[in-house]
Amino acid sequence: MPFLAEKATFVKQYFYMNAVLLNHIAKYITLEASEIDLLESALSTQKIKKKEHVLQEGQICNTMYFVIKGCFRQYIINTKGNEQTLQFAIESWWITDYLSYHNHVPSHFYIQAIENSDIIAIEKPVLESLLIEIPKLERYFRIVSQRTFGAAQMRIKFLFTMSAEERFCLFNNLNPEFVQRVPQYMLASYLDFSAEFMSKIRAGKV
Amino acid sequence: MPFLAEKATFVKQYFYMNAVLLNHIAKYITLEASEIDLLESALSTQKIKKKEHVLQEGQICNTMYFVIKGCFRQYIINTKGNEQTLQFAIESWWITDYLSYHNHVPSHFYIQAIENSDIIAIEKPVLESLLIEIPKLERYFRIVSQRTFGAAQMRIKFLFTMSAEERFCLFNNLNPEFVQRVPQYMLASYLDFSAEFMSKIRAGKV
DNA sequence: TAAAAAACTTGAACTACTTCAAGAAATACA
DNA sequence: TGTATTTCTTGAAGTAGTTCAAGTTTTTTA
Repeated sequence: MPFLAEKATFVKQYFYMNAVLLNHIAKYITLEASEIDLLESALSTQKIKKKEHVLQEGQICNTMYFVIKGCFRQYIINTKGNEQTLQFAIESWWITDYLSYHNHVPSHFYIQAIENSDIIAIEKPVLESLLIEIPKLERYFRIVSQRTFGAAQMRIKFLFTMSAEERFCLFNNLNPEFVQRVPQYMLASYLDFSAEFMSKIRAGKV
Repeated sequence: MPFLAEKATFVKQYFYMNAVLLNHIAKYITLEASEIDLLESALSTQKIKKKEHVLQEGQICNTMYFVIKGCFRQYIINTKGNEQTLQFAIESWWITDYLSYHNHVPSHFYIQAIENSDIIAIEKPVLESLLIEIPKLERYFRIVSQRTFGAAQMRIKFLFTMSAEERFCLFNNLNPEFVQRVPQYMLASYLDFSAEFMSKIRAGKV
């Protein structure tokens, strides 16, 4: 009885988890049932605990991560020894170091869970096989990556043209729930100002 | 005789131009002869004069541009009325506003030739047909776009962690010939500091 | 539920850059 | 080749942010 209950939970969760990715893929391409089977057989989910790293500076990044539940960040440690967050990834986002991934060079970045999270981690050889067996997936990753790059272009525009306070207000308007979800100091560094200044902005002391 | 000479030049140049793109594609995928024919029949090159725009703020960007010869920049006009360059594109680079392209929304950017240039401009419907007829091209654009995004991640790292002078020195070491090629004030804004400060850095007056 | 750890706040002193204004040099064009 | 335009330079004054250090609050963990 406990065993059966556990098994039922496991099966249900297994389908639920992959469904997040399958739904995301379905926004861009249509897969055959056989292709879905193939994909599911290659996917496995992992639980990553808060503060655990999936990539550290100096490692070669050989994996793409898809967030099913939770939140990750990509960050660096600057010359003064402070962490600076360059990117967040929440549910249905991919995160990796594309430069390290494609060029087999050591990464400049850390990728860390900032909540207890569920991810699908796809190793490069597995993904390459999948892309050969299901060529349509090339299209999915092409579109996702072009959109992500488009978002990065806008980010650079905001960083270049707005003051610290304006960047915070814009971000807060666009993602009010997310602002509650991550520590202020991580968001401050993502918006490219200090944690102390964030505190002053929020207190209206600027 | 003049006519023949002109025609010969035209034909030679036509092949030369497309060859730049075909060579770039060949770095990532292998096309059949028939696919190359198909591609060539869909491609046309354009000459764009220095200072001419291929995209203006407010327009919906419906085209991807591949630089065969010359140089382009993507820029915005900030609240003070100054131009700020967000991106350059030289030979064998693609440039477009991916967000406007994918979401059919008005662009925030200008894209302008900063030298007399030759480009291949592919309209969205043409590209979509090509991607259906030559699915391998999805892979090409997927890889190019992921690499470009990887480069953008590094750019954000440099912007976040280095001083103005350090950013200039790094850029100058990595791209010495390019620094000669563009006006200093455009490079200054690309590196996120003022034209005046660039002048002081170069004079060693910092 | 207490203790430890993580995250946030505050003000004062500082600094890396910007802005402005005007002139000089280089480049493009007729 | 000379004139107009674009680009670069310089110094002085200003400011949007940082840094530091110490205290407070919140969250986590045992």
